[in-house]
Amino acid sequence: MSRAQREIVISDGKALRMYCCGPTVYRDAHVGNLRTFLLGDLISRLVQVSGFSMHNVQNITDVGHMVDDLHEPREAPSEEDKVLTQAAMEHKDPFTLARSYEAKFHKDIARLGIRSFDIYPRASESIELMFALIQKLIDSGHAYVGEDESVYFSANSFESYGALSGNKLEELVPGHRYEYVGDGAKRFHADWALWKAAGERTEMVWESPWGRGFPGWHIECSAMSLHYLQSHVDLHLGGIDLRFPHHENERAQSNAATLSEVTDHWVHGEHLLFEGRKMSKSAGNVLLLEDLVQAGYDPLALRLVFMENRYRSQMDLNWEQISAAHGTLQRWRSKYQEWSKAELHNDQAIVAELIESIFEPLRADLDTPKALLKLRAIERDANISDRTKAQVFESVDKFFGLDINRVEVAKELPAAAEELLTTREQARKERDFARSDQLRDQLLELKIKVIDGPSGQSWEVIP
RNA sequence: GGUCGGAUGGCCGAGAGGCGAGGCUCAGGACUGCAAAUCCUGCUACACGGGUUCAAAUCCCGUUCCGACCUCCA
Repeated sequence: MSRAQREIVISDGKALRMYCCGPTVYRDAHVGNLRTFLLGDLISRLVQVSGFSMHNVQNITDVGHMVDDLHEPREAPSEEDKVLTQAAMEHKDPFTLARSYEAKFHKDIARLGIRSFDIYPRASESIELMFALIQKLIDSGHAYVGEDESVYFSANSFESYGALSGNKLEELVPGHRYEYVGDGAKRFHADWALWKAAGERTEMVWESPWGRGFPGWHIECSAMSLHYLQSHVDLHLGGIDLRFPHHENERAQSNAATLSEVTDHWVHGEHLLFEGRKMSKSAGNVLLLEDLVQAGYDPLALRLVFMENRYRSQMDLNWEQISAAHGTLQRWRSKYQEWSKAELHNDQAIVAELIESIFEPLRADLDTPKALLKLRAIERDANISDRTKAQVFESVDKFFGLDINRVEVAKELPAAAEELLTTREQARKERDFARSDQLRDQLLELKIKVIDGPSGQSWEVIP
């Protein structure tokens, strides 16, 4: 364990094993969640473009994740399950609700150009795996059954607890942010539940060797990652907020069960702010990918904005950046089409060199801003032939995933606009420029931008 | 209170002892009937106070301010 940047190694020499903490499917994933999910895609693409195999897993948390910000003002941690709470609010069966948000999650990541992982195991379908893991931890003395029939992990039993997050057990006592409500069945304040007794709860509960109940959040990821990645994780990904307690606890569980350091690398994506503030329901600034699409932007513009910022820096998103990225994307696609028509030069060595100059900062530290900077420099460089530019852009897009070779298809034109365009074309022929300018303004109100070129007018729908 | 990050031009943001990142906005120019797009040019900054050095945005000491995490979260 160290906090330094280290070279990533494929431990079995075959495929890089990566585990990403996935969504809790009780609501739509906002763009901040998506930024972290994108990080998994960028790593996967980089590994694959570099010629290595990838084995990646992302879990779906559909049970056991406790409520956080559904209540205002913030109170002590609630003993309610996020999925159950939301299901009650929407008057739906919890599993139906979870599956519908899971489907939305898949739709969103697809629109962001995130390629599917190998497997998306669901927590609710991994209960047996958790039983086995919990039993193992009880047998080895790392976990105990409390008086309330819940099973707890004993934080003190794991020697290096805190190594990941930098927390020390004795300093965790204060619970500075809220009055810690003592949980009678725990033997130590920092212990956490692996299995929770059902109590009054009737939905999403399972019969276990310790009684009826449901799994704790942290054990889910340990169970699924150990099972699907054969007890070793080369790279474990998640949002920075998961570093503690989620990943700290996960590490303790997994390591204690396997007597090994299960995860080689922990990579944490930094948080995204929107218009200067953390996205939250109470602040009313939660941005969904759907909002962006509704506003007329290409979802891949968001992908570009994210890549223009470092994954481990906090970033502040705003509409201006989205709009700028949307414009850049359009320009690149249009230039790519032009460049592709240019004469072919035999300069494969230059192409390879330019491509390498882009991948170099990516391999060093997934430095997407620097890589994009080089790409922009190539775009502008008059000494590089157009066809070479096309080849470079096409090649590096396997990593960037911006659909550079997409031919923009004209959007549906409102009927009213069609007529205005015809009239305007006529007015221009007659050199009635006052009339044509007036029509251009009218079209702009309909979100149609008219462009006059050497071969006549053309138009596009603007966001 | 503990731990960890920051502070750079109108705005966003890299960089990490000498060689002016880049983007956005804005202004000027080319092109255009005019716009738009595109291209060219311009705006030249490193929180504050000390210190080290031939040379500091960068290193050291101190100060101020901001943010994150501290058993909710991507």
